[in-house]
Amino acid sequence: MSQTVDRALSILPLLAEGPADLGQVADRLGVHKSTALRLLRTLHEHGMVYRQSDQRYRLGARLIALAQEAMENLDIREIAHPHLVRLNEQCGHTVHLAVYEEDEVLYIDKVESRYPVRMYSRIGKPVAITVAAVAKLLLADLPEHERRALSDKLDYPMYTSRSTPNQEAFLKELAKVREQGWATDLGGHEESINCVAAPIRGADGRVVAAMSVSAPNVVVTADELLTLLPLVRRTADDISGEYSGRTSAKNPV
Amino acid sequence: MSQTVDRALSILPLLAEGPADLGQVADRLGVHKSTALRLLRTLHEHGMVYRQSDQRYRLGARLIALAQEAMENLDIREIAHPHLVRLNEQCGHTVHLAVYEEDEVLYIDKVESRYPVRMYSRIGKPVAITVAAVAKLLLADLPEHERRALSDKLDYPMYTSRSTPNQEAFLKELAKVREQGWATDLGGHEESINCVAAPIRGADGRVVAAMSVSAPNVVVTADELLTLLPLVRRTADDISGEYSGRTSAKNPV
DNA sequence: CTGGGTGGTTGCATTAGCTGCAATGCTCAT
DNA sequence: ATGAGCATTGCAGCTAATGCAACCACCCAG
Repeated sequence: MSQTVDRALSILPLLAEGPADLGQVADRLGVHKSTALRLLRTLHEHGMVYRQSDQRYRLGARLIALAQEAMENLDIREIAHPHLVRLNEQCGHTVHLAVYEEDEVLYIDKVESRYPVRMYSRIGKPVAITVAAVAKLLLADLPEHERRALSDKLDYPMYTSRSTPNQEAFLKELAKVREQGWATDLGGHEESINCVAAPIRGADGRVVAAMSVSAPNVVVTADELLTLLPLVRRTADDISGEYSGRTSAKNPV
Repeated sequence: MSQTVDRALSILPLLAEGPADLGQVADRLGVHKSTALRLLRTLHEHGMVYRQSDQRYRLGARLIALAQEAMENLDIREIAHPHLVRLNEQCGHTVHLAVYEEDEVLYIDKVESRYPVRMYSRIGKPVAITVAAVAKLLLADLPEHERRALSDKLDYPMYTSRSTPNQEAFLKELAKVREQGWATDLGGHEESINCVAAPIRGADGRVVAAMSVSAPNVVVTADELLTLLPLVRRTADDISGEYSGRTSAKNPV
């Protein structure tokens, strides 16, 4: 809608790939260097980009701080956190909380496993949307047309041999997940890692977030992990209850 | 420099305070509603803001994901992390890593205490710059004129009775910190929390980051915490060595 | 069910301000 | 010294952002 802003914002993902100098930014943007310079300067004034000693630009500290505040504003996170911690204390494995927003699923909270072998993931990181148990739960709850539109757009990368291979399989899996009210990811993303996940619902029954417990094969087998399902679902339901019970909720997600 | 971009970016911190509707955004920006609408739409297209069900806007998922990538690009963080974990395993307390950038100091990594009583802090959150031990180390290393300029601009909030009260005391403290090569915060931010911190230096000797160990009084006294100083300094030096040894470093901070 | 209020959205004429060019300055390597 | 490479600045032209006003959709009160 606004060309200037559009261009300026396009710089950010570009810099997220790594530092770049003025010329590179101008090229990738398809504008004159002087234009890129002015955009970068404006971004700089707002702390969104930083100019390192070699003159190259990279993403700035204010961006990180803003994202931090953004997450603190998500009240589902505040409510869920103590429950996630408690669950972690009970089972010892990594616990994740994720939300869906505009074609992306991302982790917004995480409690680390107590076992030495830990899986890689980070708060704020977009989730492998076609295979992650939490993603399936969140997408399964979308209105039919949105789900179809999204599944059309997606790639179906074969992270492992058990990854969801294509749209058809994906939609089928989502139907199953919606039906049963929980989801798993058995080695679909990382060969040796399994997850079980359960949905967190708002007062209207819509899924507002999803939580999962993940553990590598070397710690527990998939079957053993599945025995935690009732506990995970109970925790999710507790969070749902507390979330929808709050009449003063200021930021419905 | 660019008015349009400037306005658009000003929306972000505004939304960080909490969701707002079109009218509020337009007012705070001092522009017509239609202008605000177009800016918000552009931000929306880039996923920087999200429109929740009640039509109000809040910060979006892409912002969080970008910030995530920004942090992953900081290679000091990658190098330091395992050292921080090891230190945490040795002492059990909360370990922080922080960097300075454009008048702000922020935590870029954290390993949680193993004790039940934990301090509040979050990765990405700006640090209390006048009192935090890591902040003192980072500022103490700035060139004289920058340090003075910054110390002029700062507020000196009295978080507790032991907070740094004013510029004079602050500069004096920075001189001492620079001299001794380490820093403490003894209840200057939170009454009952103490920290010891040490600098991480690049190949040129400049301080590129700082790390600290923090613990509440109820767990260890300040004196006990100080006995960890040699260990903290050694860890920081190890990280310094590894960081400056890397000839292939692509992102000097 | 109706009228008015609230808040979001759209089309358009005006002109602010963004753009690209070309010239200049700076740094560094040869 | 010299020139190549990159950042920066001033400026004229015109694109594209702006504010206005009209319009729409929704909600509540009468």
